Amino acid sequence: MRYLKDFEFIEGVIRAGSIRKAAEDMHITASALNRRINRFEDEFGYEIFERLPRGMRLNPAGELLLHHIRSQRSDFARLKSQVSDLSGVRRGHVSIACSQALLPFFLPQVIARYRHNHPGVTFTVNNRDRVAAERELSEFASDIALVFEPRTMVDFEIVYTMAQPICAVMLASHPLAGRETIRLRDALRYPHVAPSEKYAVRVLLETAARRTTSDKVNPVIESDSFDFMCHYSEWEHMISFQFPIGLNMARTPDLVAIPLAKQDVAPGNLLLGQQRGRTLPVASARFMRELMATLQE
Amino acid sequence: MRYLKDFEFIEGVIRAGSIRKAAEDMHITASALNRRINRFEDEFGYEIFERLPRGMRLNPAGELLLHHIRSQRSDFARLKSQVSDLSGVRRGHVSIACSQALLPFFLPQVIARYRHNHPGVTFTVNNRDRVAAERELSEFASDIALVFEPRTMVDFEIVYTMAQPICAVMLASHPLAGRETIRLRDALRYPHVAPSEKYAVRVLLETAARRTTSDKVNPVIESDSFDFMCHYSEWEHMISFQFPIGLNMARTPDLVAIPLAKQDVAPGNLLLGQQRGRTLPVASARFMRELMATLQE
DNA sequence: CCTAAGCGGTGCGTTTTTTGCACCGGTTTT
DNA sequence: AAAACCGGTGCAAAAAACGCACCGCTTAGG
Repeated sequence: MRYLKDFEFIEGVIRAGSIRKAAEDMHITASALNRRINRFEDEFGYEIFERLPRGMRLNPAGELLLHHIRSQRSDFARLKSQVSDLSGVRRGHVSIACSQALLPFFLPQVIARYRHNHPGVTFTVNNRDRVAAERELSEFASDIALVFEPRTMVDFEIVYTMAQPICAVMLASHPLAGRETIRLRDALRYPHVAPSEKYAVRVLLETAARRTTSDKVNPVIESDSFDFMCHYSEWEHMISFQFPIGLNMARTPDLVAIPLAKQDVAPGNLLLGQQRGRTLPVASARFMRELMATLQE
Repeated sequence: MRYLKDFEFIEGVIRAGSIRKAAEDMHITASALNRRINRFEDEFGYEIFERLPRGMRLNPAGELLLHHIRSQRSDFARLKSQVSDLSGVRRGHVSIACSQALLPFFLPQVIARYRHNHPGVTFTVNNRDRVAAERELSEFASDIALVFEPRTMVDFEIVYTMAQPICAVMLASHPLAGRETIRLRDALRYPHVAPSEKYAVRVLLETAARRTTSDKVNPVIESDSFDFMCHYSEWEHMISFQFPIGLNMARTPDLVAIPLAKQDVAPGNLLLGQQRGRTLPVASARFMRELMATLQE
């Protein structure tokens, strides 16, 4: 698209940090690129770059422009997908940023079912923590976010929300394994593994521990992989914690998952969201509806 | 803006209906314009015009593109206003499509107060019926609509709504002038004026008349100007109908406005709205908040 | 029936715009 | 003090856009 060239060059300069580097990246002369940037600023009416001795950096006006560029580009992609949709192609691409818990069982199942009905649709699924997911939405790098307890930001539009109680996962031979629910103080007195403070599970546990018991969350092993932690419970008597949606007990017959007592630990909120005010591409919008339906049952 | 040239040419062709006419309008040769259009379609990947023997018309893909062009243009205007805002200029433009009733008193007062605090902001105020107002929003020709009982369309996002009872307006010496409220059947037995079916007042009156009385709305004078109708009531004993927000009884001391009985006539809904999913320019967004606040009191 | 008018599209020479090259003045690094 | 980058500029070459004349086609109107 010829008319988006200026935007591409601007983004190139942003990425490279200087005109000369960007020019090299994009196989063009520095002088030509320089003139394009200057001409754009001229027509735009405002400077968008600070000229530093070591290169170029966006000024606030440039930040706003960058956001416009990204929004415009994503809108254009949506337009194209709509157009190709009406010529009967039924293609499209969906990009999702999600929490770890969704990766092993939930999303594969939903996506597989969706693709069975819409074989032309492709997917990008990225594991992102709640802060990164929100940033990706606002940069139009992802269409959909499905994360636990994101920091509530203005640009995050919550489409659907669902509470998930934290479960304690352990070997079936563990002393606590027989109970219906487990009190937090009991769980914490046994050796346990936990994720770092970056993850909602840990934050909820810490908050609950401060409120209800004198025990502390004191993990034997700290990891950023829930997959690792749950599987570790298969090898040593060790309690790990995870949301039910991330668990598929049928595949790990030696383990049991028992919810923590409601009065101790608040459930985690799984939030399905998108960039506020954005109109999603057809494929993404349809998949989002599918997601909601699946979550509801 | 150089990079919007293609869009301008495309819109020119849409307006003119043929390349040759558009070329004349835009002071360019038909051949050059033709090549631009063809090149754009080439790069876009889809034809956007039907080639008819008598000229060019948009095909469905073109309709989608046109919507994108308008949205993109309005988004760019918002970007500029944001940028100029952060260089401290506090300028902007607000365009409003509204019902007649808002024109004489309500909007002048609100806009004047707003401009007193924000002298750099300019306004466009257009009188549009409820169908036209919604079309203007979806074409990004207006930022804000303030209309009675618009046909509910998907693209109309209701921001605030307020019920207004229809009032009967008459000379203070009219036989019905003393009452607290007026029954519809009483009003209709006296000579009255009414707007055409295009207007919400008439539709509400007709609906109510069919439901509650055997009398019919049978106006001596039918007009599309509420201003004319109310003022006509000053010269002959004649009942006219209007929403309270369009009335300023202090300026017409000979007239009285008396609400019609609630059990007879449903109140009209005054709706404040914008294009669904659109992020308004700063000035328009602020003015919209101001409007809501004023309506609330 | 034919003609004239209007339509979109195309080949070609000309004009305008963009690019590449060489080079300037400035700041930072070594 | 020299070397390495940086953004910016004058000028000629290359590329893109344009205007003109003309084609084939359909329709409106006598």
